Amino acid sequence: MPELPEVQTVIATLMRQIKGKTITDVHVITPSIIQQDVETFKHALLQQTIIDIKRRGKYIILILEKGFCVMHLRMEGRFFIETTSAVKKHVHVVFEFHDGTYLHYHDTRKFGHMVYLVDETQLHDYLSHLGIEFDDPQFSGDYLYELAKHRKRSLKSFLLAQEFIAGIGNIYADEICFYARLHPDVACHKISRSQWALIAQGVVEILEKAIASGGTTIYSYINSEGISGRFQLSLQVHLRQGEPCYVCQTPIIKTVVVNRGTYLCPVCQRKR
DNA sequence: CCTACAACCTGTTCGC
DNA sequence: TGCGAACAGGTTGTAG
Repeated sequence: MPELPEVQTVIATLMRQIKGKTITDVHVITPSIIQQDVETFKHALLQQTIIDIKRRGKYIILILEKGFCVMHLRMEGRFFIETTSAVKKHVHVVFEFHDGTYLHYHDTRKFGHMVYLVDETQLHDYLSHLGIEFDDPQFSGDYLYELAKHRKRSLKSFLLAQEFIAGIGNIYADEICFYARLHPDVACHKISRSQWALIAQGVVEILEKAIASGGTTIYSYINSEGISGRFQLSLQVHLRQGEPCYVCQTPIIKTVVVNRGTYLCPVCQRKR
């Protein structure tokens, strides 16, 4: 479901809903969601207060008095605030708080994960596979150029790989390729330094705008307050198959790149 | 180092 | 209407 802007939106909502609350019970309905011994997980969270909530890539990090609860929504994970522990279909984990409210984790496909990590060291190791954040001071066209200049993989596969830039998924990868007027299939080593500058600019502009818009809502995804994002109104190519390109009026086409549905303008993003 | 592809799951949409 | 295939905003592991 969510890419970086959607995760950021979920976190903003969770901050209002559960920050400062103390976990008084944890119900695990589906053990496979928990990446460690379920009793260890439950015991570690009990009586802990949620101090803060942060993001790294597409991961949500609940900062507790002692340790961290790290969660990943994958394709369809969502949170709902409820006033009961009674679960509906597809709810796999329930957090009970001291004030009688409950946070339900809902995930149709059960792809999401949660884990408790004891300290900074464990947290760092757990997230060590992730690349740079788009708002890191080091993030730049030159930084990406150096990472990519010898790679033969496609631009889209580079953008989707969390080890280079953390947080980009299928929607924003398409939008970034269009922003830079590059075909998603173009090999990284054929992209010039100035083109990487444009890509970097696109990453920042698009993710910033998407966050400000509350993310992109398609396939009826809603955040835990039931509020929809608005960035789908700003999409240039994704999901616009057959509709005219906003730049040259050529119909947007849908194809497959790195096994993912991919939208592009065949004129603005010519293969060269 | 890269690509292709299966796997993890369930629900919805598409094509015949 | 019915049924199977394809597909869905993600990640990981395997094989070649």
